[in-house]
Amino acid sequence: MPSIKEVAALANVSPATVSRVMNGTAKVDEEKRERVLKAIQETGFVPNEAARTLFKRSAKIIGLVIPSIENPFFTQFSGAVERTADAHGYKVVLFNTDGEIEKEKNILQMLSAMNADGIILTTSSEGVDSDIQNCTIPVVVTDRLTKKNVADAYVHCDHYRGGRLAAEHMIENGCKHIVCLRGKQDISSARERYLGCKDMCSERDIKVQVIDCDYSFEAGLKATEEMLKTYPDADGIVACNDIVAISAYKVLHQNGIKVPEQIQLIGYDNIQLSELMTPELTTIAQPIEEIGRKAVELVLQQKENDEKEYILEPKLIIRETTKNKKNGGKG
Amino acid sequence: MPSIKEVAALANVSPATVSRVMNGTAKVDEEKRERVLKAIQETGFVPNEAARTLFKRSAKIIGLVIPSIENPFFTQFSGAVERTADAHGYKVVLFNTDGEIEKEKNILQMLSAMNADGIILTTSSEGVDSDIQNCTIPVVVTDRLTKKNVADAYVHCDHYRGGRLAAEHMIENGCKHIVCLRGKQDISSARERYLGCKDMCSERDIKVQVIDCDYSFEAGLKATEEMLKTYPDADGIVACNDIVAISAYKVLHQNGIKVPEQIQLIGYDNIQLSELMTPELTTIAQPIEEIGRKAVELVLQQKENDEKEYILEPKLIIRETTKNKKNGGKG
DNA sequence: TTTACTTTTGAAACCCGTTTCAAGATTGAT
DNA sequence: ATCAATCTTGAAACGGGTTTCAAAAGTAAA
Repeated sequence: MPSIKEVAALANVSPATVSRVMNGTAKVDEEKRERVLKAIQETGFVPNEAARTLFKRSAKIIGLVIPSIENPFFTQFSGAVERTADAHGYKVVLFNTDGEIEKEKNILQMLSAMNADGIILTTSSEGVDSDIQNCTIPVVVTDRLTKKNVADAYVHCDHYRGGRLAAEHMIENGCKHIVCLRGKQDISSARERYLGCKDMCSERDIKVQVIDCDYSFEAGLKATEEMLKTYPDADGIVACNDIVAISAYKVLHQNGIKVPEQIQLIGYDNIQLSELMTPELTTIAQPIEEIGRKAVELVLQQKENDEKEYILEPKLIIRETTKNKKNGGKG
Repeated sequence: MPSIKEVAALANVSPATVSRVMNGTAKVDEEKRERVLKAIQETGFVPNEAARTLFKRSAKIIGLVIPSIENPFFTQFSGAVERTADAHGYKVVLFNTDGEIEKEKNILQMLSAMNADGIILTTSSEGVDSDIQNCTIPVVVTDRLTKKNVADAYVHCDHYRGGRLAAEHMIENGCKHIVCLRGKQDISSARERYLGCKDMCSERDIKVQVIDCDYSFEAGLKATEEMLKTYPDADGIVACNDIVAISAYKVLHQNGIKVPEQIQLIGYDNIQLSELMTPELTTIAQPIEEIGRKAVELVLQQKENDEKEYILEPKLIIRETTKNKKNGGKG
């Protein structure tokens, strides 16, 4: 509530001097400096961010745009972004789009109006490409990709490779009839994962069937039920993410199908949940923490980098829903 | 990037008129109004929030302070807060304290500097009581309570009643030897839950033992292992929250103990995960959505309400980790 | 047509921290 | 002691919407 003027008056100096003491932007006579510090203490002065932002044209804010706060993957990602941003002295403002393009456009505009210093987008339908391009603040797109090169940088995990890794593990564990519960094909990550899985299977001459699904639990439930009817002789499920894999397990369990003995199951993302559940889920890990860190770093270095795309490696995490040496093929 | 001046110049009116058109704060000649609208369109003008905030002393922001973004309960809560705030035209800025008092103090100060319009605190160690009291913006404390009446309002679920409900269900399902995996006793919610459980058990002459724990997965794992050694004849576990219950299940499963046949298990919170897991977890539901909604509403109605405390009812959700009629006592 | 009143409009003040700029003070060298 | 160079300091401008206030314009009544 008290302003810099009151502090200045109390310390018997000018507002400029108070500003200099607070920011260390210039040397101030030691005696005056102490008077200022004392006045700040006494008044409980905290500089108004809006005024500072207005002048500096920087709110020390990074906008993080995710499709849903209730999806554990994005939540973990947010944690990583927040930690890194905090270490750099930036605040994170989180926005969900709920998958709505209109919301996404509004958010971009709002962040611009808020004098945000950068935007990390994990949710970009192609409809907002032009909005991204028009953004005057740095935009880093992670996880999901837009078609054209419209953002300032991209960070993502190699989903194609992840898909191959998943399929390969299933095949090496003896699966002969794999079903892919594949995600929405207009989302690049889902498209890539499926492609990797399909390619690997055809290279090894393994049959692969597809059930369409999206990244949600409910969709996973339905897709798995459909799968049991359509492909009753399946012996391996490659799910598009962990949430879907968990729902698949639930349906298999309800139907008395043993995992991994009768059907093996692999997820994607390595969300915390995948390790908490019983049995623990075999999955493909994305280096979430690293993606978050890299995204923040890229968004903060406004200088143009030649390398605009950072691709990180996925990793196979073998746990209990697939057969493997560790547990003697039992699961 | 363009300012109101440029728009005004293009439309051949004063900045004041542009402001009036944008905000509808006064009648403007229809012809001029259209010129302004056109100029806004052409320049892509978006008013600078910092300037507006500076003058209005309101950033249209609600600060939400939680102990951890990776705890699903708080994540779901954030979702509810965000939805309600959005409906009222407010943005939400999320901060984690990671349980650190110093961070919490900084955050309160920062929100004040940001010209936030209100604060929802889910994490208040008693060390910040004075900071809350000194806050000039409305503060609503939810879920966890401070000792004294320092905030402007409180919203929470009746944890004591929830504890009773949990114990009662266990007893009615035949448990004779209950172990409570109780949370940190300096957190009011954990204290109340335990108290409710203990009281109900002693009223029904049932033995209740205690293992100390905190709200995390790792702590739950350890506590359960300890429990199996210390109280091998336990037939019911009342966990302090769902995360701990899930970790308990994991340990029981690893030890070949059947749930609910040999040991029954109940959690607390009804996080999404509790329904996703197999078997589905019996738990006490907090009306998360309602707590979030109420908290936002309270924080926005700055006028003093007589009723400063809102206590919502918990609800027993019977699923598969306790014996019950629905599944013929099998689980 | 003049007087009285209402409506529309722009100039200027305002919000408040930061920075520039030039004046004033200090230090150092000669 | 004198001049130059360096440092410290406050006044004032700045950022960009919003609002006040008084002037200008328009309307209605007399």
